[in-house]
Amino acid sequence: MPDMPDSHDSAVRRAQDLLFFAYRDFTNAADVLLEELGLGRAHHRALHFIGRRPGMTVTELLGILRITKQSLARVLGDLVTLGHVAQTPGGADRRQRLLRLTPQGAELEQRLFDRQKARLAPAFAQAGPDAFAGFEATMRAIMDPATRDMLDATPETGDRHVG
Amino acid sequence: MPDMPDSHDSAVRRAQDLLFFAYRDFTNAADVLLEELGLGRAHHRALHFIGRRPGMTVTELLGILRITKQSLARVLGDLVTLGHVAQTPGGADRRQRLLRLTPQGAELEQRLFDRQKARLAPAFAQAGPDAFAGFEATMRAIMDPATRDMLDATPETGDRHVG
DNA sequence: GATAATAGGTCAGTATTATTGACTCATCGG
DNA sequence: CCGATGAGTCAATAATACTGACCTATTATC
Repeated sequence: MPDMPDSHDSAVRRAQDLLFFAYRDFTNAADVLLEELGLGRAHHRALHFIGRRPGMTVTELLGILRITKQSLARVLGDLVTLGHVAQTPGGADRRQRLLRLTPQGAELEQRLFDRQKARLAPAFAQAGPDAFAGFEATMRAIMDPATRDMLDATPETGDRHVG
Repeated sequence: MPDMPDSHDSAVRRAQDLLFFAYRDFTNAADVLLEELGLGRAHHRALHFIGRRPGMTVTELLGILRITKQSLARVLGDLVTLGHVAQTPGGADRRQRLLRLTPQGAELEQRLFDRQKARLAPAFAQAGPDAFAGFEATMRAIMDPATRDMLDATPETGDRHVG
């Protein structure tokens, strides 16, 4: 009886609300700073993932953001023009343009990160480590298996790209 | 030393990833159906919250979605024209247009809900009840306090708006 | 009862983020 | 050599959002 509400429906509906509001308020945390700089959330997402996986290719970034080449072109062009992102030819495959943050881009990303950290860190401290573990397990279970695999295959260098 | 990376930074960065990917794949679940119907995610969000809080006012919906009147006008106009949403004058305040789903709108919302349920319910079952509790506690802690209060003040009638 | 404030709607113009489709160029791999 | 891939680009369009101004109906206040 797939169309009949069962005892799990209310948990799923509650989760829909949680996902919407937490994501809304989370993304909002960096908006003020972005607006001051004349950048949008798309720029922030690109900065975040390039900082998280320095040396990634354009194709990888397209796959993460799930947008088209044309959409990324504008955002990436802005960031390169502003001196936040540098592109270097790939060593093994010289067609590739490996993406990384410039020192200036890393500093900007850090400032944006601090805004979201100011929201997330107290939340995790308040909820406690067990809650965070449950949060992580649940969020991972929500993802596509392919997304999960990609995350697991990613080395965690993002918190050291400044040094 | 607010600009110095500490031991919590990696957890915050991991959480940024979790929020982005889980939200991306979660919202994606309903996209195929929405495209068939010629509707967008904005329409889905409106349907969801109207179904969740039948009788809500336009101002309340604007506050939840955090968009402007003009942005909502298009979406709400579409839904009313298509017969998915009905507006009735408020009893106490006749300036208000109380929003509710028509039977047809409830049926559409249910179909969209089923897509997301197909993704969320197995995820919660796999993660387990303790993980879900941690997920809920953490997501609530991420929100603005005002958002949390609003959620707590909302009667949970959304899973019964069909009957 | 006049008046201010609110709920909602609407018009005109613009910005951001995204799309599709076609095309070029350089490079890689068999 | 030649097909496939990585990346960039041009042109046109769509979805979602914005600002600012203005209007009506109704409620609340002085």
